[in-house]
Amino acid sequence: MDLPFDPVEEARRHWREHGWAEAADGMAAVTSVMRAHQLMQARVDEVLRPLGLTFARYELLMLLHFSSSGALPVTKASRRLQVHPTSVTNAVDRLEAAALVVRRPHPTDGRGTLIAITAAGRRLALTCTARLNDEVFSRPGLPPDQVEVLVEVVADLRERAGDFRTAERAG
Amino acid sequence: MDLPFDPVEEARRHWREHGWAEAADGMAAVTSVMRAHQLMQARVDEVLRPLGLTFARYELLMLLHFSSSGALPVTKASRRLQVHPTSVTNAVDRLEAAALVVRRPHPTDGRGTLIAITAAGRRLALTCTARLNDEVFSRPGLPPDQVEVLVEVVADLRERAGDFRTAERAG
DNA sequence: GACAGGTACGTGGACGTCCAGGTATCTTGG
DNA sequence: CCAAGATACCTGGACGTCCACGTACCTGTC
Repeated sequence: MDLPFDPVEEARRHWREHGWAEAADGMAAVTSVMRAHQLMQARVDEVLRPLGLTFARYELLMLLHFSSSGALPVTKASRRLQVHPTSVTNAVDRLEAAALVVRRPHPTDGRGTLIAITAAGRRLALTCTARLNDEVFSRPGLPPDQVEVLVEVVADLRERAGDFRTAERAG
Repeated sequence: MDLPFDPVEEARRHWREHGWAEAADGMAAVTSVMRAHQLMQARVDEVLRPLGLTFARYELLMLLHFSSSGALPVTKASRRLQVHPTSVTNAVDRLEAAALVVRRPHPTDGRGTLIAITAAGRRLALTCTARLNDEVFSRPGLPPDQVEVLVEVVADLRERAGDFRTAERAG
């Protein structure tokens, strides 16, 4: 399964040799992130599959669990999870079919729909969290200082991409 | 669109407050990588869409372009791109429909299929590379030293996950 | 107070990813 | 030489993501 060399480094070398040196590192960064995502997704889904969830649905469930009332409009969940609203609709469809959430009309906005977590949803979310903490999050595949480096550099990337505004240093 | 706070940090704080401190950083790392992937994918696909490609198909095209004979079996491409063989089959179906690659029987292995890049495939691959280099890879969204940090930490992660073996330091 | 523009969701479709299962072919052991 | 197992590839299906589009409903302006 594994290769005798690093395919990302191989591609970066190709880039440099073809006169694209100024883009080689960025290409390597993009390709690296793609593969890192794939690795993380596979580990998480392996844990969640026997529990009948996916990471996308788990994240939505946890967002609702942590919200003060246990219910959020689709748009708000979409912004918090930073995915397209239709992805939330998709996740809600499946979670609702499994009785882990219910849709309710928004009390004051006739256009809106509230997604509310059920007791079964909270139970499953906590079970999944325990398994994920144990089998993935507590052993992410890097030493602790490297994990922190990764989180910080990606935070920088996300902030520069406009994901969020830092409270301090308002300008 | 953007939030007044970093959702990853918010989640990490929740984890710590709920007694999951030892898993909080790993959770933050996984979530960060998921979002970084999404950002990269969106930037790349935005460039490639008008050219009629996706990143997955572009990567396959470049792999073939860089191969010595311009042709590879599906399994070999799958291993090099580190995706499931059926993902390659899917990409080849679409590339072949666009006349960017052709399928040929393997000359010595009756089970195998060779994917061969066409002249049109090479032309489009180079056009896409020029655009990607210009609009994404040369401006990945981080200062150069941070880009290198990101590539290195992910390389460490990938190697620990068994993606490849380093030639030096054989043990 | 009516109408224009914006907002909230949903539907249908395209695409990539993986898994499960099936067929053809190669390889290896008796 | 033949049977058993491995390998290469494809098909069909599940899932998540996004886009394009449509339909309600809210808001602000004249």
